[in-house]
Amino acid sequence: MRLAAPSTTAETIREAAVRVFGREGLGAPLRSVAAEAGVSAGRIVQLFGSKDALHRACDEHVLAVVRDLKREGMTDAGASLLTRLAMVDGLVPYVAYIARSVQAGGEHARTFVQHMVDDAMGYVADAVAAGVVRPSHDEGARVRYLTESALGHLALRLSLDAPRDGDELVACLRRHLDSTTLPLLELFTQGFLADRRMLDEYLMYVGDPPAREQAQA
Amino acid sequence: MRLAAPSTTAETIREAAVRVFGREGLGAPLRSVAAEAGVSAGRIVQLFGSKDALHRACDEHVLAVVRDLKREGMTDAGASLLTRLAMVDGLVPYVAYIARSVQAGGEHARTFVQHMVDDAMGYVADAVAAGVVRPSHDEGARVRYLTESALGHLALRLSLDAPRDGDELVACLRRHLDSTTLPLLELFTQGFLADRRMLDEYLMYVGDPPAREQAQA
DNA sequence: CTAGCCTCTAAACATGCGTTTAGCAGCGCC
DNA sequence: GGCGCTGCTAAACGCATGTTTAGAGGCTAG
Repeated sequence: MRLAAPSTTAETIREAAVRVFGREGLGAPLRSVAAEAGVSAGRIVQLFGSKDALHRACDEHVLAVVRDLKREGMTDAGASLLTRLAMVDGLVPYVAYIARSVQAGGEHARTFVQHMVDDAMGYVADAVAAGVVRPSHDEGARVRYLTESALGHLALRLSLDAPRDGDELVACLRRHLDSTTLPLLELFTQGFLADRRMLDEYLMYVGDPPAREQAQA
Repeated sequence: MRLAAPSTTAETIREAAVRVFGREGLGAPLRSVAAEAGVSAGRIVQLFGSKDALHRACDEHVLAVVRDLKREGMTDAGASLLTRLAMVDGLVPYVAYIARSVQAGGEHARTFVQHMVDDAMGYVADAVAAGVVRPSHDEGARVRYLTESALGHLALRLSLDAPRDGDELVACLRRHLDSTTLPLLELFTQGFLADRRMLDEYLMYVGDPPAREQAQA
């Protein structure tokens, strides 16, 4: 998996911005992006118009990259798109950028999250139909929960680990994947609670009695 | 559940800071905290020494509040401490503060997360011993995963919703609880994946064959 | 050769933020 | 009344950051 090398100054700047914003968050100074790109801050503003416009350009670019990767067939119900991207060293900056962009909040972030949720809805629906994933009482809520908690967790890890360069960023994401894979698979496979009592109580509470399969238990 | 009203200017400031930082994050200007407390920014620096020292004072205070609440017996394996606190309107600013403090990163945040993980280790160990929660292959990793993803999710929601005052903050947390309770209980009760194949493959991969109960399946 | 355009920079500017400084008001004591 | 202390403020200060400005260098066309 190799992405096209930047050929214009604007592309070089945009890639540098994805790296810097992914490592340090959207609060990183424009001067840091400029230093990473080997240009002046003034040049960035000349080409993009403002820091906010650069942020927007990065969002659009990263979404386009993700869309292209999806088109190449990175679909597999066992691991989220984010996790799959994070396994590829060259894509780690994109994953980090996504997490940092949503962490920053605002309209951009809400759009980004909605995109990720919509994507995941597709995968999960297919997986349920294929019998790989259990059906849910509320598929929309479940997918939003899974997507947001994964994004939020990753963003939190970035803040806690504060990678200073690309290598530290890759190491950070490696550690994150290593430490979460087993607990996640365990939870996905066998759950956490030993019985259904709390789920059933909650379903009664919201006026939605246990589905038919409960009758068999 | 009622917390003691502040009786000194320092306490007033500290409470105001918890509210403002919880709503807007640790990047909120000191002038905003000053306005919320009804004093000048200079007074805050006079009493606490610096913005960073105020942040530290808030951390210590919130941890102490949480410790007191734990002592009052808010223990129940089905809902994390954070969730229980979030159900009480008066404690919502504390929950938001915790999420925002960890979101900011740094040594404070790591300490905070470690406290929450240590707390959760206690509850979960008790719940496993009582047969309420299923045992895990790696309890430490599981508890860290559950704690961090809950914290990260909450922090993300705060960033996305950007509450402007206390009422909006309470509404934000209500929405968060309402939208996550069912998916969480569902996941905790029945998991996500329809079978154990992926978990077993992973356990083989890390050189830890499936435990004895797999033999029964 | 000159003018215009493009690429780009360094420095200046405007603004926001944490912190420092100067000084006021009130109180109690001698 | 004067002094010292406490509580407090408004304004000034120093710095970081996003943005603007002035101008240099290179290239091309007439």
